[in-house]
Amino acid sequence: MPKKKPSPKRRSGCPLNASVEMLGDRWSLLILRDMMLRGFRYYKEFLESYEGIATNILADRLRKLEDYGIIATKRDPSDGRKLIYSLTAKGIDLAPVLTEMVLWAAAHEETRNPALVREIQKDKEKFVAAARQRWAENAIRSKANSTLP
Amino acid sequence: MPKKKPSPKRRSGCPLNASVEMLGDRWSLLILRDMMLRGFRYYKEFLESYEGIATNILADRLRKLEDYGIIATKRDPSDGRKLIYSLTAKGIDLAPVLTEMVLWAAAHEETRNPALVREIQKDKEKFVAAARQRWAENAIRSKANSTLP
DNA sequence: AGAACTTACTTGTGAAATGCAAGTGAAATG
DNA sequence: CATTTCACTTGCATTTCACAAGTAAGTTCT
Repeated sequence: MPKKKPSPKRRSGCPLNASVEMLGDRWSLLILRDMMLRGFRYYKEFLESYEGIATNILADRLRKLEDYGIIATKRDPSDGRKLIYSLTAKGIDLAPVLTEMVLWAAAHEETRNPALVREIQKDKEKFVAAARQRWAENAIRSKANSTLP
Repeated sequence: MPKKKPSPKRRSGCPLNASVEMLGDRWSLLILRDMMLRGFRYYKEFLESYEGIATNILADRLRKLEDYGIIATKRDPSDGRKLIYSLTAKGIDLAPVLTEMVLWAAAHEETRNPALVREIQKDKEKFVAAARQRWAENAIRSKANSTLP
């Protein structure tokens, strides 16, 4: 079921290298955080997210994430200008990576959002499961909406 | 005990953003992989690692990782030309991040090193514990060596 | 229907990061 | 003491990035 790409021109076959080639930049994981944790779906929401990504970079990253099969795109049925960006199964599977990165930074750096951190620390598995649950529900709703007359 | 930097000029206080600002590039995590999993300690080893990092980039990344407190540097007592790079506690704490990234890529991409992947899949916690164990033993040995007459 | 506005981009330009080749100085080796 | 090894640095071409401005398609207002 999960599509695996032969993926041309990779520097090495190491799985960590594959991850780094897809996600190793200063924006991709933040976009995925916004989708996963904040429920962002529209271009404009990402553009206005706190860290301030440039519009050309955002367009480029969304295109690459879609090429990698991490996110999917479709027209908003209720507003033809908008595109709805959503996580694929491959995308939501990054939840454990994001949570570990949050835990690591929280342990070793001075950061904000202690509520999020404490929730993850309390029960990591539960946090990931909840993220998956929200994603699954959203996928169902989204499917229902797309089949409206 | 863990030093937390006030860290000037960060784009946001989000812990994920902190991680991404330190590790979000195409090389840093590969260097850490080589230290953690392959036991690399010398500049030349990293230079000759499979993915082929350029020497100026390597020097830059090692300097930054040291600035962030993720790795530490000392002279090799048995050869004054060499520097020994080693993981700090903050560095070895990235083991869970690396393992999750390996698992994700292994699940969704075509990669090599199935032995490593299977070992991690078999028991994630155990794999991380073993990495920590190796690190702790190495730290003891290293300390002993540095106090030789 | 037409003007004004939104949305999701693209394009242009300068600055910064990257990749490659060559060079340097300190320390070890023969 | 000449040569080699090691950990870099320097110079330069290429790529990526950030910022500002513009554009086409679709929607809302009147």
